[in-house]
Amino acid sequence: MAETEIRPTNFIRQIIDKDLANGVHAHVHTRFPPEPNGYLHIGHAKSICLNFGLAQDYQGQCNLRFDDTNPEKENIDYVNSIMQDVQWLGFQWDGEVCYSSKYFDQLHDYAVELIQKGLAYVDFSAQDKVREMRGTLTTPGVNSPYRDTSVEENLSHFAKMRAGEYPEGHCSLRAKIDMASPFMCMRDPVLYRIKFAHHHQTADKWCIYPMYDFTHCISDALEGITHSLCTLEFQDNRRLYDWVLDNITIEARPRQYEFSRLNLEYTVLSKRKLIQLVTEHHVSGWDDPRMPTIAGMRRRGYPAAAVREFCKRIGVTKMDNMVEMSMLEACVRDELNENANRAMAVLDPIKVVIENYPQDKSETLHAPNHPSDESKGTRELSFSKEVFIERDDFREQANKKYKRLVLGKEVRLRNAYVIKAERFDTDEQGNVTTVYCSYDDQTLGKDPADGRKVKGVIHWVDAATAVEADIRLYDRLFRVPNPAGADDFIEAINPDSLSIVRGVVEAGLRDLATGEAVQFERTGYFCKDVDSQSDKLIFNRTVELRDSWSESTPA
RNA sequence: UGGGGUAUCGCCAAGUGGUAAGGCAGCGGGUUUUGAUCUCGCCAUUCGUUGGUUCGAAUCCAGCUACCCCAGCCA
Repeated sequence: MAETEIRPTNFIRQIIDKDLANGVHAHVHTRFPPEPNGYLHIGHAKSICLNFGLAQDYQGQCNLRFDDTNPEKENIDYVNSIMQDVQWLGFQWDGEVCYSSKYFDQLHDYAVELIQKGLAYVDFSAQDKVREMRGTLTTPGVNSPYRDTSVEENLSHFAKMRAGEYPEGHCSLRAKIDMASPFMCMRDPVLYRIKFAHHHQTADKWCIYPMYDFTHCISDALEGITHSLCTLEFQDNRRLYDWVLDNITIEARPRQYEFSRLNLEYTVLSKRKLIQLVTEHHVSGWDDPRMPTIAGMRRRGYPAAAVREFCKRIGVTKMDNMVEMSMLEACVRDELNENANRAMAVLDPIKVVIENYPQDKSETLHAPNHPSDESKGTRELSFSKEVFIERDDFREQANKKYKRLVLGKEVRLRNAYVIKAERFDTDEQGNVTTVYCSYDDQTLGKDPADGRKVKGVIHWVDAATAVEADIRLYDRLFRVPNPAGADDFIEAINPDSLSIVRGVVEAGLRDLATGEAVQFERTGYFCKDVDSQSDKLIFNRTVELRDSWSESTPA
């Protein structure tokens, strides 16, 4: 697909253009800073495309930095999956992978600097007491009794914190700012807390860990980040971001700008909820094709280019938003329509017996792999007396809006002959099992010679060479547009989000590579699942084809 | 009157004082051996609301209203 050519315009690019024009910066340096405590999802894709996209367009740099200041929630598996997902999306960070934990020594020294300046103190108040003294949204807080401890004593206490002489929760290092500030995050925020936790990068070297607000701004400055982009909920935190940099000895002055996070209909994008879906087994794992994770979308068959295009189309603003799933699906279809080869598969088969076709005959037909791209070549299709067609594609009677096989009428078998339904068998329940047809042997690759019109075309699979396959059909994971807003989002899970049908596919599909996209004509785009075996094919339906036909359309 | 933000078509989103881009969805027509694709056309006299400034306002000013975020030793 031609990814949208027009260069995006948004408020962040305008800020950068201005900074470059005014000489505030000579180049652009961004960063994508995930905490390795979960898998990346489509919301992260927005941030990734923004940060790496900016670096690309302005010929600048973009770092990948793990914001790993809370070892209790993080692990190395998440680190690895995040690197893999960023690369799958088509981006490569500049230089080595960065970790906030790499700056722990410097961070510690800056904390000491603040203490020495009388701008930080060790507070031994109990946690609930700290909360109490912070005040509320409408009432100011009160100063901690430890707020005026001498610099020397604070230095000593902090050294003991670091040395492991205090148990977890016994005390914390706090910035001395303003307990009456209208910004809650400025009421003497905690800078360091005690955690006797093993860290995936620094092992057991530390028992005190810096908080996000103290770490992020310094990490940005240390890496020479020029524009530090984050989501809206950090707007208040910007005051603290600037306060820290204003009060320590550091040259660089990165600036933080906030944009709105992505919300997608019929799914959830909070890490806590996604983790719950996985741990409670509502889905098969982080890469379940119904998940909005990068890994899930990849397994589902969404091309990386489609995800990138989606991020481009939704734009970047400060407005709260809820994007429709149709926007994402349109990007996926655009990409797949252009690049996926075509094939035929029958999801709910009934048999067609062509009575006037010679009993032992079998022929090899040729079909284009793509309707409008000849360079994709052709494939062979076997054809014989018995073929499978879709149950929905035959009716005993129907109005003229129905363009498929009807008893006594003709229809074209895609890439093959025109057939006419003569009679049919049913089982005890009345379900059609076999349709007996006749075929016009003069209609291969051409219209009937007598000029009669055959408007319908249906897909089929030769019964003699058909290969059975499990086909996984996915629907939205939740029944409501905004499950995150429900009282209990688990209750809103769609019980029918996955259905597996036993279908038949044309023989050539046995050799399809895992993950390679294919369009099953008239039914949708699919890809072979990683669980697929050579003797047990499994396909995932990536997305359905657009379908403007509706049953209720008057005849 | 805690503070910080945001309000432009069903959903995204341009627009930055000169008279409302685009995409998705939807609706009609054409082409078509995929009810797909492709293609053509339609889809905001109006920008949360009320006033004001101006020759001229979505854009400037004032007042309302609605929604989101902040009281983790999470990020």
